[in-house]
Amino acid sequence: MATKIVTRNTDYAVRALCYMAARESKEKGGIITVTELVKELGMPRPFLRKILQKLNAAELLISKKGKGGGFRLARPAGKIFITVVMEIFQGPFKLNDCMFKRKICPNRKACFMRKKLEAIEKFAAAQLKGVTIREILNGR
Amino acid sequence: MATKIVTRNTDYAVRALCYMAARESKEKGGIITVTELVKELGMPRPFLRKILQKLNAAELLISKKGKGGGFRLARPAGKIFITVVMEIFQGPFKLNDCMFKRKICPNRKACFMRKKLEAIEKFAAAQLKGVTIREILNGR
DNA sequence: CATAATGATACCACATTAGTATCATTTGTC
DNA sequence: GACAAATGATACTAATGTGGTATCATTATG
Repeated sequence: MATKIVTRNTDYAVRALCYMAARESKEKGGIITVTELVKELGMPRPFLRKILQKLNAAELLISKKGKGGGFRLARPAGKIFITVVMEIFQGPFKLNDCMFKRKICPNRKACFMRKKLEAIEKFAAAQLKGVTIREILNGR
Repeated sequence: MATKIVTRNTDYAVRALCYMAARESKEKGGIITVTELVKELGMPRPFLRKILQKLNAAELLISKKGKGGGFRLARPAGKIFITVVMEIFQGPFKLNDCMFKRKICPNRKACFMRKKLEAIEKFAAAQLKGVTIREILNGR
């Protein structure tokens, strides 16, 4: 199977955020309900709810309970970084370093494989670092 | 959880190959049994057997059945590429591209996120491309 | 023929991810 | 205040992938 850099959680979250950012630019300060998001984005409702609740807990969204309630962005799209979203759903970004980590390692020197993986991890982090919802919406 | 670039299968396989390559340079053409590998590398025996069988099927090892049998490298360590080993156990190397792959994508343009993931994938492939068992053994 | 090795294959266990269900709480409207 | 419409919290279930076992068949050597 393909190596996963983003999970479905993150994927859905980013899409929802993009949708909300796009709608907000048309209709200022509008609150958006789960119902609308589900209709527009076609995701399973209870799953999306859980995701939005997490985004709310992480203060990327602001929620309003009760009739007429819903969610809105807690800050401008240009200040919502996907690295933050990824961290919420996936924890800190890391590539696995398990290879040769055990003491059975056939050579005692610093492992070559490990160096390669570290380089990849560094590059990946750099690529993702500055990316925001705004940029994704604009295609940069 | 950490993003996995190499699975345990691959990890074990690479270690076994390294061990075999190291022993071969001392004692030319020696056949090595699962028993020896298990003793030296401390891996679960039936699991390692399955792994070696796959390496054999992929023609990285040559097996000899029957009493006095075992495995030996099918080619010099410098010609065994970890990309090949990875492919055997993990399939073709790919980062997930599921994000926005569906038609619900909020912007129709080529997706920015996707571009980033592709860049990471390219870099990773380049890093791993030339690496052989020999290099790992030597620490390069 | 016994023994020691691999070949083939089916099965099991555990963790993670994806998704569901339910009930509690809040808020607006009549 | 009652009702309806929204989220909060949380526990549960399902699907998948990875790691690992078990078993029997086959082959080669002495």
